[in-house]
Amino acid sequence: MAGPGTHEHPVDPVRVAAARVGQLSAGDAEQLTVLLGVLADPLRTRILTALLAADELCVGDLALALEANDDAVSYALRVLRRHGLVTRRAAGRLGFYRLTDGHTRPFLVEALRQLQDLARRQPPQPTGQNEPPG
Amino acid sequence: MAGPGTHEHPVDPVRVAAARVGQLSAGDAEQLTVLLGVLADPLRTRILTALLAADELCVGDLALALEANDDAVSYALRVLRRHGLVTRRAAGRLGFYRLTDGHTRPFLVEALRQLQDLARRQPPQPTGQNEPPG
DNA sequence: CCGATATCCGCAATGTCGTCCGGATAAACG
DNA sequence: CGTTTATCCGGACGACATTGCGGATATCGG
Repeated sequence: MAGPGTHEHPVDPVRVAAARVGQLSAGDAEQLTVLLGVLADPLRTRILTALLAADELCVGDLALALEANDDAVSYALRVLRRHGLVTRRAAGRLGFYRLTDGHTRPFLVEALRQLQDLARRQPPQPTGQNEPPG
Repeated sequence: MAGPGTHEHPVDPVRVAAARVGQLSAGDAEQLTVLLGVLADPLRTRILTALLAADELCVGDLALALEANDDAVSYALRVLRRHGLVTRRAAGRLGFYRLTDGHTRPFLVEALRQLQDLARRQPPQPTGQNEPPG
């Protein structure tokens, strides 16, 4: 409580300064959220975990394992591939996909583990707020 | 390879089975991607990292530190709060927000670190594909 | 009590994203 | 060589989230 009786623009200049320096740059935030956006889709995450378990799968088998539409899987894979998360290996008329090797893969493994874990312990809060009555 | 000359529904039944068991359940995938969807927004992630650095901030100071619209920040906070990522503390006409304590917080710290790190080393691949010629 | 202010909320407009559907391409089989 | 099959591509359609604005609410200062 070091402020005067009223509050003008910055209520707490110290913390505002701290927020400024500890914050993501706009560019990093953009890049990061693009990636998160790619992961923010049930079919895509299920594809990734399926590939994590099976190493490599073609579109049809993927659709079979996930009980999803071939087209939807194909589209999802296209998005994942565009962002470098999966790699395609052509074998005749079949397209085999696997997680991209390199820095992406160990990260994905770790992140999916953590997120998977979090999703499990996160209670279903459809529209719940905190601080209901006040 | 152990398959016959042609391929019917499952090209590789073994891997399909592996994918089935290693895969996220539909419910978990849903829950997980909802959370990822919340994180997949530049303003929201910047808010989270700002709160991570400053501990607690009111809407106006947050908007100030992030150079964003008050309304946008307010809306973003509403979304974050609805999903239990931040907590509100009312102080007069001001609303102070902080990262939710508990299991969410250490996860967020870790995930944001990792993702932040990944975003840095992930090269900008706007429309790049792999396997260009053959 | 009255004016100023911080925040929240409802509503409408906008843009983006995923899915469905038809067809195109290319390869395997007989 | 023709047929069947696996996958990809493009356009249309619908759902959804985000934003901006005007107003409502409640608090602070005098």
